[in-house]
Amino acid sequence: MKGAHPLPKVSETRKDAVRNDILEAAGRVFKRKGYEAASMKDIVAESGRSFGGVYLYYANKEQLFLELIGRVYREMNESAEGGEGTAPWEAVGRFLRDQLARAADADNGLAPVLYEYLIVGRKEERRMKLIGERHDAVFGAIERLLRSGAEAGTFRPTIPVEAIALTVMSFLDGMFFESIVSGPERIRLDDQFRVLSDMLRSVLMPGEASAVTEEGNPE
Amino acid sequence: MKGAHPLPKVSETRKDAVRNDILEAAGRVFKRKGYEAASMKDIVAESGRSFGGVYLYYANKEQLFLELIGRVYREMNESAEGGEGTAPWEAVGRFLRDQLARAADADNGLAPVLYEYLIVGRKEERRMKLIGERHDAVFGAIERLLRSGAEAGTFRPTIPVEAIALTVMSFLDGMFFESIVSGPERIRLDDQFRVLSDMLRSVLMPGEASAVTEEGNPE
Amino acid sequence: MKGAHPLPKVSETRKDAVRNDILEAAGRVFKRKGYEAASMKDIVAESGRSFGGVYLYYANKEQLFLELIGRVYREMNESAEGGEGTAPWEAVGRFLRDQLARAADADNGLAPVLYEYLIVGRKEERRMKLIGERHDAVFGAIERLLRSGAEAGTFRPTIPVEAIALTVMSFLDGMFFESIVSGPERIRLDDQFRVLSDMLRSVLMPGEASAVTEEGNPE
Amino acid sequence: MKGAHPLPKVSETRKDAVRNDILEAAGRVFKRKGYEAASMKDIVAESGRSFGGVYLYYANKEQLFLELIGRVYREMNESAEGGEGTAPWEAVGRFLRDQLARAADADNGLAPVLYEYLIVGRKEERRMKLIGERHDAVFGAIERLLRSGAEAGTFRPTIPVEAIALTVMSFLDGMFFESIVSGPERIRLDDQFRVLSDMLRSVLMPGEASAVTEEGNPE
DNA sequence: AATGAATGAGCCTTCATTCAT
DNA sequence: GATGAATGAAGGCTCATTCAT
Repeated sequence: MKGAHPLPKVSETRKDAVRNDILEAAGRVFKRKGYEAASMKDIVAESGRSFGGVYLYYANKEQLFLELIGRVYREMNESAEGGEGTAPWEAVGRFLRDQLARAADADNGLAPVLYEYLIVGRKEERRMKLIGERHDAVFGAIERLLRSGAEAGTFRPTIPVEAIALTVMSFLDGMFFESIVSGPERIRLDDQFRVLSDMLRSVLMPGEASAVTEEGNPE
Repeated sequence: MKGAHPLPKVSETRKDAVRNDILEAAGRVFKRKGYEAASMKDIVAESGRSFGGVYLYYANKEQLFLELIGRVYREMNESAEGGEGTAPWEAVGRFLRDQLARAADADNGLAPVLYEYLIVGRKEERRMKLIGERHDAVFGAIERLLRSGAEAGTFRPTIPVEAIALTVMSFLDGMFFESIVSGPERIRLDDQFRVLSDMLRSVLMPGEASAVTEEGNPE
Repeated sequence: MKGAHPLPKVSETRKDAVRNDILEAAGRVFKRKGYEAASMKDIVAESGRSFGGVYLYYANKEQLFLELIGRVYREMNESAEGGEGTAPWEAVGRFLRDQLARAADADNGLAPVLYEYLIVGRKEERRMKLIGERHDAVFGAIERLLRSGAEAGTFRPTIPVEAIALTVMSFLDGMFFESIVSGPERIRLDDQFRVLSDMLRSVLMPGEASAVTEEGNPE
Repeated sequence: MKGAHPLPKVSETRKDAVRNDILEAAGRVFKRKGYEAASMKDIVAESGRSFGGVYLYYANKEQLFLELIGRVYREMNESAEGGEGTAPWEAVGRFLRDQLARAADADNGLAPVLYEYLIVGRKEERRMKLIGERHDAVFGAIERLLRSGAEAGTFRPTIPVEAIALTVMSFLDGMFFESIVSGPERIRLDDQFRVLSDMLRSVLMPGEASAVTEEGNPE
């Protein structure tokens, strides 16, 4: 008996590892096929396990997806938090650049799957909760970014910060969407990014030299 | 056309009427249930016809949807063409207001269905064509709007018009998407519209009085 | 167009025939394997049709069974109604003999399946309705039989007719049950039938010559 | 028995205790959910042990149930033996009253589970053995009761005692069955009990005063 | 032209039992 | 003795599309 330990820490770790294994396999399948088209059979095969083995850890396809998507939110939040010590406009620039990079790589991420999940499930009461959470998470991240700049006096928006945040959010969603369906090249993500930067500057810091492009924009 | 046969005009007309009947029935079902969730059985029932009857006119669910969505593009183009004699900025305002109205009413239109179709089918080679067409149609409409203003000298963009057009397109897609999944109220469509107007002014007509809001914005 | 007929009678008939075909196939499977053990796959195979073909007519296994069992009730009722013009005691005798015959042949009927369905589903709210219906149907049939004899003055029960009816019902259920699990020979159905007859006579027609066995009993 | 090993008595006892623990847990689950619906997972959880732990003591769900049901038979036999010194008719009354009480409380006992097990498994060769045992146990108990009364001269049945015993057994099974599926109130167990008593008296002690109801019936 | 019954591959999920640790 | 993660066959059901009538 290894009985000394009341909770076998080792097993816990292993369990987590397996959970993670399955999750990653599911992630690969979702990315490859999309949410609707991914079948549990695919996920089971990709994970190299059995049906029972997968269902032992996740109740169904949706739970698998939900857990997977939770990570994306967390990362997005972290991306927005990052710039604690940074100058506000630079923090915004960094955040946008980060989103740009994600959008450019949308095909390899879960974003398309999330968009699919949300759009397809728009009539299902049950998915509403996730939808709300996503909205709050993304919106909150952007708003915090703008508000801290406003409080620092760097941003002097003539329009309420909330409205600007919502607008940025819409734009980002649109950029992702376009990138997903039309491909990043066709929609010239870089150009769009520059336009957005300029526009944002004009409402956040009205009157400042337009040369900002040289200062705060990427590349 | 097999036009050699002297098909009676009446029959042609009747055929078109039937096609239209079915199409409208399909439209109602798609709006009500979404693309994936709509079954041919639903459409057959809504049309008051039989399976055979529907398949006689449309090869499958997808064709039905494609024909339906063709109309939306045509309307969207018309919306952009409209302002022939109008002042450029007002034409832009009108176009945006039009999109705003559509977004606010997204639930009752085919837009959600289109977004769903595009997102879900992003992996299917076959849907690429439609995707490209949609992109060109929407982008073209916006670009024409902006370019005519630039050619008239009213707009003096410091950024290439194409980039601005793409950005506007992204924003509109995002606004639609958000409206669909989160609901028009939650995302304060009106506020977003105002922010977009301001932003757009600042890149299209840099240096002009910010009071434009009073002139060119809706409400 | 055969358009003259608003309702194609022929098709209706054919549909009924198919429904019946499937029902009979299901009946054979249920009898052979029991309710739980019968799979839709079995029924589909036995019916010589496809899954879709069967589901076109019946929503699921339960509906199939319920429709099947409806017939049994109807027959049971008819069995009880039969003796309109007959003398009360003879009507009772006929009814009992009928039940005896059914019990003896239980293995080849649906009764075991019904018992299984009721017992297994005793916790399921949904099956309660059927259970109630069955109870009322069987009880009603027996009670009517006894009551008409009482009203005719032939039966002079010292115990309320309802109580006797319930007792008879219990006995019949028990006889069926025993016949199903132990086999008709082992439980000597004939002997039991005679005992029941005697007992019933003594409470329905107290004081009459015990020789009734010769008059009213079967064989 | 591998009895050669000097297994410490304590361990043997502990083993029995564990077996009993598991058995009782299984009993609770069976009563709560029924035989088919009870899963090994439920039993494992209820017992507070592991799958392996349970399978170590019982080979499968069926063994668990079989051991459990063995007790019921033993108790039933004891119920019938009880009345050694009692007057025959009173012993019968006691037995019947006992069964009535059990039937009234059927929901809380294993009887429904047994009925389910027998009915569902009627096609399985393997369950036949148990079925036979049960039959013999119950039948034997009743027959002994009646025969001892007959040998004492108290009962003067005009019908063979075996037939009466089988009939009583059928009735009891039916009463249980009805109680299980329809509920004890709906079938007025008390009334049925009285009817059965009267009937039984008339065949066991023909010619005696019908006032027996006052003497030998419960309540 | 029109009907609508029929097809059948494919989907998700459950659960008794085993066996490496 | 104990554990509990893992197995995988089997079950019920759906739905786009076809084709005999």
